[in-house]
Amino acid sequence: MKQSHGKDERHAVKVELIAVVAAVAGGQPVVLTIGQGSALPSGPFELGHRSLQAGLREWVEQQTGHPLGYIEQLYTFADRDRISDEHALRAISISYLGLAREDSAEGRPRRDWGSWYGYFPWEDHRAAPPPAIAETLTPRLKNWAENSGTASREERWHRAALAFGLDGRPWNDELVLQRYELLYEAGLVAEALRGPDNAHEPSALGRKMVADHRRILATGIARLRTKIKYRPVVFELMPPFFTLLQLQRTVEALAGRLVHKQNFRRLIEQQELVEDTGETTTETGGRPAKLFRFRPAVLMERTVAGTKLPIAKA
Amino acid sequence: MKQSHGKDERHAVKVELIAVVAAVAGGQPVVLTIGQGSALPSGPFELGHRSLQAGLREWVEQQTGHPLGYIEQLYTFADRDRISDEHALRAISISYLGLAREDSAEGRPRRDWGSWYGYFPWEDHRAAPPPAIAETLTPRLKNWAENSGTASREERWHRAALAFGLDGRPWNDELVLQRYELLYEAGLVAEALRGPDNAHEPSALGRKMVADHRRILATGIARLRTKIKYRPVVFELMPPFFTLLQLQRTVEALAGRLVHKQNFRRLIEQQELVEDTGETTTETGGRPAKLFRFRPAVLMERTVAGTKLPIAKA
DNA sequence: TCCTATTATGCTCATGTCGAGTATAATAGA
DNA sequence: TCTATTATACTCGACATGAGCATAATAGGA
Repeated sequence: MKQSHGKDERHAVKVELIAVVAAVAGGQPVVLTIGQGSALPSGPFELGHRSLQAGLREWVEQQTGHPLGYIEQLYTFADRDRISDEHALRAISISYLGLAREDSAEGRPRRDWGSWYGYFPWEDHRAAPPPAIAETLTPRLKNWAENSGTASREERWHRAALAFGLDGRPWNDELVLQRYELLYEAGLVAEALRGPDNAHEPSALGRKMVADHRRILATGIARLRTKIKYRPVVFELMPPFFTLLQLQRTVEALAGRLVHKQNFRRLIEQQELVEDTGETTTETGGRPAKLFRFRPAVLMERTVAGTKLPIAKA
Repeated sequence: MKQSHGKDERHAVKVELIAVVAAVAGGQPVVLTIGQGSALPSGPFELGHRSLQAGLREWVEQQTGHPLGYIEQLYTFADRDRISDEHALRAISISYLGLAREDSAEGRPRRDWGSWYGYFPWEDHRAAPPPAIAETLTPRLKNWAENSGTASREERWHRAALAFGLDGRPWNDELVLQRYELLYEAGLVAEALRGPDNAHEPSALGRKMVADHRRILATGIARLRTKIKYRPVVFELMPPFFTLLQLQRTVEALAGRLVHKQNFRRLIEQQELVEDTGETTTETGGRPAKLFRFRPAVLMERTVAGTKLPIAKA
């Protein structure tokens, strides 16, 4: 408490609220956008807002018409490299992750929703490792590593190999942010370049977004991929009734990788996350599938989550 | 993008950086404080700061003399109930969690460090469930539940029982924030009352702190208790060489509960988190203990962390 | 010197969880 | 009736986990 904590304008900062709202529609993971997919919904935090969350909900609804359900705070960024001149206010972005159901994604013009993997083509490993990795990313990353001092050469390649699962290393779906930041650092994504604005060029390096929105999206995807593994959040994306395969497809869309069917069901059932509704549907193809419903009781139970330490007796 | 995104002062907000810096000294978990333990180190984010983290480091070092090592972002709060008048700037607090080693905690006047469990007496279950729970908290929470509409009575007691492990329910060390907020909601902690400032009253309800600092501390403790279970962060708190029991005591201090000794060692060893230094120490009492060192390689390896989904084959 | 308290470490055992895969059941449509 | 397709039930081995028993080294007395 040494220096002036006063309310003078030297400390005034502009605070922006920004939302990553995810859904799964038609088996594809999508994110709510504005400006033809070039930006995430966002707006300034204002005196009229009762809370950060309330302000965010207002902006998203105003800009996209979608009311928000589940949301959680994601991260707070100071604008990356935009060093402001003396008189400008500095900008802070407080980001949130929201989850929406497919039906709410359908009611509206499809243009509002952009596919995750349009922005991050290297992240979808469901069918197979995306060709973009072997054909485009690997050579460019190798090039980036080699065009550096002997000291950092090894280290750069090691980081790249770890992040992208090269040299036989395993693919880790959670490293979405690290991968994007690595590509940024290597000058491979459009946002890292100060060149012409070719926002719509479909490329192996993904669609670009305004300012640091794509980085924020990467943060949101990473968080969601991590979280579905230990909290029952997938259900925020599901309709009230669903088959186990539909649930599995949703998880796979988010994780960007396939899941072992029988073991997936075993996992869901042993954790008692769902309950049988008694009904079935034949709309899925072969043998009719049971329809399940999320067991809301787990929301309470799971608050009391699990530990990992070898706890001593009583 | 409907309304004015302009840089007018209507949107100017005061941003404060605030740190929860944890260490373990003499077997007790402590937090770096200022003002005789009444507040966490903090200060405004200023134009001169190169980044949020850099600003935080400056403030903490200036206010306490401690340079910071490991830090990670914790959460961003808008000030709870302090609804500002029209001309005042609204305040946002961006909080960080920092970890420090014991020696850095010792070099300085001890007054800078406050014991966690002075602020949260109900959180230390190492010796036994703290008497404060049965003697003070349970009756007051029961009272709080019963003095409410019949509709919310059950629900209030259920929440309390779940959070504090009452009615034979298990204790969950990670619910630090929920417990604090429940006590706040029930009007049981000093910060929730607008009465006289009895900051130093030692009580079953814990030492109070300025503004919402105690809530932020609770957030930090909760995060740390969660994180030690899946990332090797404890080592940020350890000296370069240590015995396995010292490591265990540190974990226990943070978790607020005892750990099964043999299984703890098995866990550490099978995960290859440490390596034998070849040396031993007799300073621990009985049979001499091997001295271990953190295996820095895991920092890289563990970036590639674990999944939980039943991944399909290749 | 031998006994005791104290801490360090090694091992076992029953139970669970997880990755992988085999086998069987119900449908629709050709 | 055959085939393609999806749903569901089980089995097996490898490995992780909770709980404890047993043994090894020290220091400090009796």
